[in-house]
Amino acid sequence: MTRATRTTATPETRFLEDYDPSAFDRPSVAVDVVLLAPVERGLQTLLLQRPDHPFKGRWALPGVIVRMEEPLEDAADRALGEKAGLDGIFLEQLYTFGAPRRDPRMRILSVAYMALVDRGSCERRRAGAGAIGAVRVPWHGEAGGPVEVLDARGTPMPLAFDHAEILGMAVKRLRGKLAYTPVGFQLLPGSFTLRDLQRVHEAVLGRRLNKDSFRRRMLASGHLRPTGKLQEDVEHRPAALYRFDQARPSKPKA
Amino acid sequence: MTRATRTTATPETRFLEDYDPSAFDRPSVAVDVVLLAPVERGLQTLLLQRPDHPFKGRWALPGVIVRMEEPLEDAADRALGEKAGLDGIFLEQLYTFGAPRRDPRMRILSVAYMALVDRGSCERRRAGAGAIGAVRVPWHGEAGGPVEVLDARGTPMPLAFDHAEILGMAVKRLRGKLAYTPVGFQLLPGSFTLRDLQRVHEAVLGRRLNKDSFRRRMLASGHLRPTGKLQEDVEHRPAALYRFDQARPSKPKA
DNA sequence: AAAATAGTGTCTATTAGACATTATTGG
DNA sequence: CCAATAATGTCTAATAGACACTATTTT
Repeated sequence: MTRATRTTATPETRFLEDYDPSAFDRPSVAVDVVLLAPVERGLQTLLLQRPDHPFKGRWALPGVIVRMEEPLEDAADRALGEKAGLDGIFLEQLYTFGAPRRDPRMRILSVAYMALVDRGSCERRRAGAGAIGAVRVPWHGEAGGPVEVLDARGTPMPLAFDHAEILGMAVKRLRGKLAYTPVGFQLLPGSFTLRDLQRVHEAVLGRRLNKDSFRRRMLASGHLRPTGKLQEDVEHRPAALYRFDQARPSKPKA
Repeated sequence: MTRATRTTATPETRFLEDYDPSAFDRPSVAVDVVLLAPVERGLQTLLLQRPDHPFKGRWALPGVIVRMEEPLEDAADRALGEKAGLDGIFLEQLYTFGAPRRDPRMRILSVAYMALVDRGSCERRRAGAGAIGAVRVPWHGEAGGPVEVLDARGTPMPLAFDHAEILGMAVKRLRGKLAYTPVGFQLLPGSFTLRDLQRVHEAVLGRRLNKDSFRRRMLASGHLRPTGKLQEDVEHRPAALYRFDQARPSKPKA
């Protein structure tokens, strides 16, 4: 199917209810990616400084324009590959931001994706690709709203477009999913201790969790498979290492 | 800002990282709306029969092409207004469907919205506007996947495009949100009994709920304000009527 | 009084939080 | 042995499900 006839009248006659998109102006469609990784007591994200107008000098999420034959998730993959040298990362569609004036130049829809990686992978990204900032969440629980990002010195990194909203939506969604899906494991390397897992949950939720109850809950979830190995090079009793087990072979409810 | 220069070279020079959408072909952007209302022991939805190719004769969600200056949610509102004569309805963005070949004619992204109404409002829509079908969910819990729709005689209504997936996503999302947000009240008229509310929850979740525990949970939620009135014209003891109370003046956690 | 549903009280099982105790490693 | 953290056991509070019972309306 060629699309060369766009500037001429369409050959078919259609009913009113039918789509005839060639008769309309169209917004552009971009995909922007919120890359999140745990750090200390919170989350960090990848931002690129805009070299040009609009929002010159401000920080923006890595994004690309969606190609005509490209699935949305492939575009998100490509954004991470081109802008950060990261591949094969867990992605989930977040929300579509479509306010007519969100870009002052022209209308561009942004289909936002959330990408989750462990801290090591995030910091081993391609050299020179953007900058990592620490996410500061000015609200509690799942209230939602824009967030701030601070650089390594604690200086705010002003964000471009509505990207503070998009980032806020990612944090809100991640907090919500943490309780009832195994999404937290995407923020950890292949093997980890229960303490690591708890630190990740605390980083996402922005609050301390009860250790005992957390351990029980995680072990009962059926998502933890013991590797049989222990931590090494720690100056105290080493903890058991676990792997994420998607299979969920938990109790057959009998 | 005119877009008449699309077929000629763009006048500005930009950095590689910068968007230059006028240099790309663009997908069209539609908004499709999943209207849901409770019915008997399940959910019903509004569908329009396609009068023309592609998917001629199949049933489709009400949708419109997004106008150049129109916010996405306004487009969803417009779809409901134009196709069903319904106005001012609760809307929530669901997901964006963007597979390149989801429409065989050309690439059209669909930003899907979920619209929730009470049964009466749904059935009082503008006469002749589409048809109401009963949603049959072939999976349990929040497993997700496509759903089927049956007409009044129980005959399947074959769906167009990926609309069975979109509908399935709406049911899945609604089930998920029911537990921890007050979204269920959108499926009820202004005043209702606890039994009505329980029937709605059971219709959405597709399973029976414990009466006592449900009552306790709802009353403790802080979202129910007694009207002081009772049911009328019922052939048994009338139940107390409540209204939805967004304010949530619940316990100050002391 | 009978039928039907509304609404309350109480017991039990499950789960989360709190706290104490024991275990295992390095220095 | 000491310091540090891992891992386990037990008690308690909160909550959901189950069940029995009482209350209020129409016929």
